[in-house]
Amino acid sequence: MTETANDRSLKTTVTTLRIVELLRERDGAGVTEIARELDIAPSTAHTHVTTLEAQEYVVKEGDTYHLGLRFLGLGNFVRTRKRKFGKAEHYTNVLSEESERRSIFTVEEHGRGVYVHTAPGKHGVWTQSTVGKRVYLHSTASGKAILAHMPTARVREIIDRVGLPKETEQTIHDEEALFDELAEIRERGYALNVEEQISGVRAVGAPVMGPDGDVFGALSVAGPSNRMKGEQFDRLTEVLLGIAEELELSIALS
Amino acid sequence: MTETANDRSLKTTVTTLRIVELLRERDGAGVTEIARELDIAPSTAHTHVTTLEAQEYVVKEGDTYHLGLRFLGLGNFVRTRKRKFGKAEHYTNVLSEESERRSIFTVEEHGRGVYVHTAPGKHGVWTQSTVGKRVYLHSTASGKAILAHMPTARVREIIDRVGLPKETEQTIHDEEALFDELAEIRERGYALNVEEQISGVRAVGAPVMGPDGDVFGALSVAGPSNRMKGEQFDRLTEVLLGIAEELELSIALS
DNA sequence: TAGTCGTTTCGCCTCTCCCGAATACCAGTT
DNA sequence: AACTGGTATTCGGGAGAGGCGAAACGACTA
Repeated sequence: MTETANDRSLKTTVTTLRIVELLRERDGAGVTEIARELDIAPSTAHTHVTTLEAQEYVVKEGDTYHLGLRFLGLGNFVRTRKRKFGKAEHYTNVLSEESERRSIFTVEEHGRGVYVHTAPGKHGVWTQSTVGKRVYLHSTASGKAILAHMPTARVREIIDRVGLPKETEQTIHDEEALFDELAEIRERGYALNVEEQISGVRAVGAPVMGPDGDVFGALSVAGPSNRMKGEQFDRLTEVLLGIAEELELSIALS
Repeated sequence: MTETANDRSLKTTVTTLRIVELLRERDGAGVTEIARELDIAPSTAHTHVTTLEAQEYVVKEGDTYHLGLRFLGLGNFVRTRKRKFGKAEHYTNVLSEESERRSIFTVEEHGRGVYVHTAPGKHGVWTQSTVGKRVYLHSTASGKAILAHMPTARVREIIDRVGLPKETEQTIHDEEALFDELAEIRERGYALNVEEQISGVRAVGAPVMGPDGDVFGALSVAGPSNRMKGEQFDRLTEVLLGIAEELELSIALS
């Protein structure tokens, strides 16, 4: 599951990247801390981190090293790389206003869902942005919407790669159950997430298809369970589907 | 001037990072192209790029490799890492509205200026975001505002490291001239950029000081030269200085 | 002043990364 | 179908680079 058995990956590069990841998680770290955490010699950690600093990917503040703003440029680049992403940003905002719920545009990469654009709901005081967050496809509304419109072979590949880990009691854990649900989603046109990722939170997701017929991503709205049911919910779904369609159209015309 | 001869930088890591940089510049590339450009063997380029792919930092589309969305998370992290950056974002937007000019919040890192937040002017159709862009400090309004409030020793360090390259005919190229201007900037409280970075573009920049007395960054507005002069310009400066002060206050109170 | 904990330097040994050659692949072209 | 030029990819071996450990250095405490 965690594989790196026989491949020819560059160990040096891998440790460098692990350090980058660690610096994000810890919001900066010292040499010893890095060494302890990654099980390498302090001197080794030191070499890596100074290399990163010389390349200006890391800044040193006192004795702790932090990720530098060079990543800002890279992040901004990948976000604006595809013109379609720009369209998606606009409609994510529209969706947030019309639904008054937290809205997200997600795409698939390496078998995971990645939040590309997010917009807070009216009530939302989401202090910290979740752009770039990676989630599982099988436990989120947008993720399931995406899976539902992928070739079955691809879905199986993804399951093999990342598995179907349980995040809450409601998370779909069984492959057959998942495929059944995906069929259902295809029929009705949207996907649900009933506390499958986070207890107390429900979401609705709609696929966004590209002009080639491949699924491009998904739009979703989320909120506390008690504000996501009944006729209120039906209205939400309608708004969501409408905007997803507008986005598809807008993409097709560009 | 260019490089660190005798240091113990990890060559493997450095080439990996050069590849990342190349993939951004070219917006994706194939193995041969990378090898040619960085003067390494194709097989080597291949190993690097597959390592990056295995770590999910790069995606393969056909036979070309692209930067992946993992950088989105890193970029978002560094942008939101400091609470102060959040404040700056708000006031950058306010500045853009009140000045009706393109507004930018810049901080210094590794002797360069980095755009952390940008907001388009009223007329601006800046299609592509310049967040994360790296500029010289000596040829920009915000940059000079920052330099003016740094310890002199630090300024000299920076000049030694990055030099004073000419970007237009107006760029300050001489160290003494620069120090004279910095003194002037300190006196009047704001910095000017009269077509020193881009011909036809002028800008005004104001420092944003932190509570500790260190300079935290700078706010600036920019526009075509003919819309940046006379009494119109005086009003701009006033607005700019006012908002910079508000930002300083807001930071001090948090 | 001694003691502790962290970072940084440096020489050495080994392991890994880089190269080159061979192979696989693909799309035109004859 | 065979040939061709252009790619990507695999793989073995040699040289050089990266990782380790020891020791020096520096900051802070008792």
